Amino acid sequence: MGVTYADIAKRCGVSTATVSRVLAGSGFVRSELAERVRGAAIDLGYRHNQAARTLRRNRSDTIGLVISDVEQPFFASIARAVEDEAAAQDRPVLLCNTDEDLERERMYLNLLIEERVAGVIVAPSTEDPEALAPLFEAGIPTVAVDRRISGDPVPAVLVDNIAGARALVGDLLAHGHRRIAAVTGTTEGTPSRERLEACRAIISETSGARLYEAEGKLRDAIGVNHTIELACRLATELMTDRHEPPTAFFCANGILTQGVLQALRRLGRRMPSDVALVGFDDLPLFSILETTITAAAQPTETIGRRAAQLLFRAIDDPDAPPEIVIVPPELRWRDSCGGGHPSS
Amino acid sequence: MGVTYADIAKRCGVSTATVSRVLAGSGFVRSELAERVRGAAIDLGYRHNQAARTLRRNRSDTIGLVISDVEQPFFASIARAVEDEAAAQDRPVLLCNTDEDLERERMYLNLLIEERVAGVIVAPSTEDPEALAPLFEAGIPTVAVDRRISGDPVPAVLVDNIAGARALVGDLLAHGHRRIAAVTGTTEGTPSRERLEACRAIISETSGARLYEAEGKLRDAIGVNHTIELACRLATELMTDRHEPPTAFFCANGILTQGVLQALRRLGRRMPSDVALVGFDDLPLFSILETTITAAAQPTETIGRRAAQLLFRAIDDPDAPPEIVIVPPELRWRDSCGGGHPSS
DNA sequence: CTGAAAGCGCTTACAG
DNA sequence: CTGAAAGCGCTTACAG
Repeated sequence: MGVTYADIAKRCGVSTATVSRVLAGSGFVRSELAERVRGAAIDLGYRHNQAARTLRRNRSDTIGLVISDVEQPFFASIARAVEDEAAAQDRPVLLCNTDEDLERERMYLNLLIEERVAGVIVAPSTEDPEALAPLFEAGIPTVAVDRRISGDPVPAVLVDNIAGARALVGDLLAHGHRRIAAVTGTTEGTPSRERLEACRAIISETSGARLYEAEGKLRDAIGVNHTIELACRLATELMTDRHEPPTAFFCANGILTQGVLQALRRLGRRMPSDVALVGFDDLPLFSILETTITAAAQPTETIGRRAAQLLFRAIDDPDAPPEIVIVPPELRWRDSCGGGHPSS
Repeated sequence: MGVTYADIAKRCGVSTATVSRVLAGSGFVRSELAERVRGAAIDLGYRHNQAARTLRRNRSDTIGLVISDVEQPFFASIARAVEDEAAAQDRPVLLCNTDEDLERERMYLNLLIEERVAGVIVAPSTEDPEALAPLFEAGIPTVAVDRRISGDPVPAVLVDNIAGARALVGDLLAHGHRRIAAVTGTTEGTPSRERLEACRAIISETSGARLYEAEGKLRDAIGVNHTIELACRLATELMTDRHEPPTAFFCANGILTQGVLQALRRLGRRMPSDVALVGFDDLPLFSILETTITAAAQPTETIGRRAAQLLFRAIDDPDAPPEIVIVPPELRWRDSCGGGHPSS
């Protein structure tokens, strides 16, 4: 406690510069001397003072992770993967939940700048690059996950929303469904927007097919449980308010899927005979339900790891052109879409 | 970018000491002067340099959150609650996943000490206080969550494991079950240990009742998916290897419950007619399954918030005696235990 | 209430 | 390869 480079330097009869070169690994030191310094550091129980280092270098080793809500399994899994990659480099991770609230996001970006973080991985609340301007101005390397930013000013890692939605909804159409309901989150963010647009596209290509859209707005639900309730309400309205209710649901993410399942259960509708259902994200219980759920699973571990790797690269080489990584979703054909699928 | 107290001081014709007193809020400054300083800080776009502050104070505002795995919904929810409380105090949160690996925990504790964190919330991998010794030696206020530490040297927040297990297993016994299987995680940690002990106790009080124990050891499963698989395997063995298989399952946590459900589904056993099931933790889908799951839900938001509050108190008053908070689980009686419950 | 000044523990040009 | 020394941007006794 309280051991500094000065103590080690004195003990070894060298300068603090030499101690720094050995312990911070920057410069060339005679290996015999280096060994002596390392030994003294251990003997004295030396611990780095990251604050001193950060002050001096004007940059810390820490990275910031800015996501909507770690309580969502999708983001929890990404957080885990990011943290694993960071730990391998001895980098601390600051966890920031925004609830997609721009004010809260702004607060956290400011905090991260004040911490002089080495870089930030962010699931931006908006595609407007203006929201991330403070980060850019502070020269902090940034990588987007799950969403992209207009003009692609920074690297991004996200799933192929178009391909996933087309495959899922295409399957519903192939099963003969012509009245399809899309339950999405706010379409201000990339995922729901792209997934919904893909729905519209493929449905407009199919004569006689209609799309019912139900968007869960941000204001209406904060937190996983409230979002489930919201989706349940939306699905109930879709099923009961109309003369010709949808015969199939497309759910833009796993939270929404749970809400729709809740609604179907309460209404006593069976899958796939009464209603078919497909959605983004897979959960362990989806394959344990009586009717298993067809899902486009997102490779969250890959997404998190790749994002971290892209960030570390950007930290090392700030001028590298931003790479946009689109990873394919993994389609898991199960029973809720109607079955009969070859790889079912 | 690059604005310091010196710039503000010059602009206002005061000393940097005064600027610090205004902007860091420590001392008394004439309010007219204070206004001028605050105005200048805004005009110049001043941003704090936390590293400088931490170096000088030898303590940062950051808190460390050390948990097993944020991918587990239980810990994700706690992380969210902790982060909410921390954000309200402008405190950054460092996320550390240990996988209950003592080596990894040690690495993270060292990292947190090097960061001079203001305090740590930890779900300790072992009840042995020795593992947290570095934290104590560094004088870092610590609060335990989900687990307690032998001798209760620090505040702790955890659910009433005994009451929850007794209520759940008591219900199985009341439904006439006499061969009950307990599927637990490693009993080196508090939760599975206490829950299993409670099972043993209540079953030993019941004549003719037998307990089958299946412990999922740490080594055998890292990560949520592997733990589910492990529990599935354990449950399958319990159901198939014995002449007299269990007629009911007690699952020590929600991850294990999913594995057991998986096994029952594959074996074609129905609940509650073939097998009954109860467990700790509740998941949204548990009330959507064909047979809904009776569960002892843990009030994770309360646990996380209380832990943060206890930590902030310990930071303000390091000599306060450690408070142990035991929160009751919320029992949700559903169909998997056999039904017929009044509050079902 | 305010200021002058020391100092927290590192890193890093600059010399040698 | 190694050292002397300045300096990163704050905070905080100490005076006044």
